[in-house]
Amino acid sequence: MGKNYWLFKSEPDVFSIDDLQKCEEQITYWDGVRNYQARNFLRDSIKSGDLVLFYNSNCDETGVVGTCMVVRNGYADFTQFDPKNMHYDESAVESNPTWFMVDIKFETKFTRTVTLAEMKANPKLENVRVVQRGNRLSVLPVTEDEFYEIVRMSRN
DNA sequence: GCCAACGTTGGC
DNA sequence: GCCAACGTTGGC
Repeated sequence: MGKNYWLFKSEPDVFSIDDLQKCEEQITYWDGVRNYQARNFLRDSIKSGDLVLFYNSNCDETGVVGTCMVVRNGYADFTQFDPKNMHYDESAVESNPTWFMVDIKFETKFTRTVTLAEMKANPKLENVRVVQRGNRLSVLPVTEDEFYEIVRMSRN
């Protein structure tokens, strides 16, 4: 099966692409996703080798700031079992986890942000869910063409 | 800070 | 199974 392409949202005040770059081996786990549709992507579809656009939400300049690579397939998000964690889920069962995560590795940081406004203005990106009104999914698929269109925009 | 849009919960 | 109420997301 071929490589797939994704967009992950993060609030840069919480976790930024610079934070990822500073991680040991530039790898981290993508924890805290508590949405079933996103969970299904993390559990079933996102595979090691897939490429990810790193998107900044809820900040001054929303948009894609770089890329990373999935380096571990979906596995149980351990924060669901930790009562001290803000993402704790008291209904989660260890033998049958509700929530999943993958590991990602830093690849590139764009020299500039490809802003949401630019993406909305580009007809080639009209089907990307992040540009669509009211979209709240934090892990979402993009096509190979959409992925490379955004990378290309970052170089202009 | 505002508020529209969304997903989830829970009463019925 | 419906749907109103609620809490959260996230652009602006």
